[in-house]
Amino acid sequence: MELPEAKLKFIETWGKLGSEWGVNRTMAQVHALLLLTPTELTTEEVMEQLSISRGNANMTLRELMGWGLVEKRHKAGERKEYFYADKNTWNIARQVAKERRKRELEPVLKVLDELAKVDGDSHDEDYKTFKKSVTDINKMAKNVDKTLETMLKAEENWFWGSIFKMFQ
Amino acid sequence: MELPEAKLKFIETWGKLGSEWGVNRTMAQVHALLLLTPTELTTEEVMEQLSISRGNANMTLRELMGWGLVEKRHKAGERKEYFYADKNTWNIARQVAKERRKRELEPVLKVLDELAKVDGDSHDEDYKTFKKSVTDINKMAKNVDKTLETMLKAEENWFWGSIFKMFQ
DNA sequence: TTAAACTTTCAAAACTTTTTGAAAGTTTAT
DNA sequence: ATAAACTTTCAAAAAGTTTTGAAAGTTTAA
Repeated sequence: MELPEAKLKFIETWGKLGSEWGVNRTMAQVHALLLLTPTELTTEEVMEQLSISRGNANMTLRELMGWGLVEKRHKAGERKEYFYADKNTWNIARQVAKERRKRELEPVLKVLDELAKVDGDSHDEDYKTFKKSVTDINKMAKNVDKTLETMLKAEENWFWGSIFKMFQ
Repeated sequence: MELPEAKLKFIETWGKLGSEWGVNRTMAQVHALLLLTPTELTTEEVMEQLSISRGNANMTLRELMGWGLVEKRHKAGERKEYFYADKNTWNIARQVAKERRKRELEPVLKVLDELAKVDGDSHDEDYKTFKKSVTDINKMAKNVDKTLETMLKAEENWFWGSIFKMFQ
């Protein structure tokens, strides 16, 4: 396989994976494109290379910045805005974990805490099953949350620090 | 909050979380409903309780069985089919991890292996960036894969065995 | 057999999400 | 102030996904 074909394949694969995990396909593709780009790209270049509209490119790049995966860069004497993606895999994974934790895990934990408080007749099978499911899921979600928290501020921690090096 | 309202909230929350992670909302809701049900439900009951069509209920229950989250049960002397969900949180998490690994991670790993083989001019910045991104992501994906594999056949393993008990 | 009880299928409809592109907005240089 | 270069917005259109429900299929009991 030659480089240009391989690049397309990478972009396509990344987009597909994203969409299977609840990430907008185009967003994943723009991210992939930037991961393959040594320096920066302009909105115009992203539009061209992926054949997407100006509005879509603008919106997607903004969202990628919101996820902390892409940064805007300015060049001296130029009006155009350039976009650059961090290429450190571990940083990317951390950033995604951090955002999804904040956006999705935290709100679910709040609801589960509410639901775990619901009281009822301890002889009622329905109530017993509700209680068990909610309590167990809550416990597991809390553990995932704690683990992520630890991982995210891990550089300080000898144990996770070494686990990271293993993964990278 | 009273039990009936709490059940609805649980089903709704589970559905929303599912859809944010690439799981069909209805599928997540049917699963949630079964998690709150002490014994089994028929297709008819699922249809009623979630106000969904027969086709949808049938298709969703079949998919949940495909994911290994729900099983069909027969009752002596009855024609109807009953559906039952395992309520052990750890089993659920393992089952989901197992299926997503097989369905999504494995195919991506195959592509990444292909792409990691692509050869090019080692002075070309484009090629260097491609190589770095693909190699790094491949390495991390392989590590995730190996970790999942170990976790999934973990009962045998003292280390993961004790980690599991911590999480549960 | 037959028919009742139940399950499965799938084309069309409904709904949701994403994308477009033209118009409006902003910034900068002159 | 003006205009050129660029970015942002958003209503409408397109694309993608899910759901419906009636018809076809299957199984079982008599």
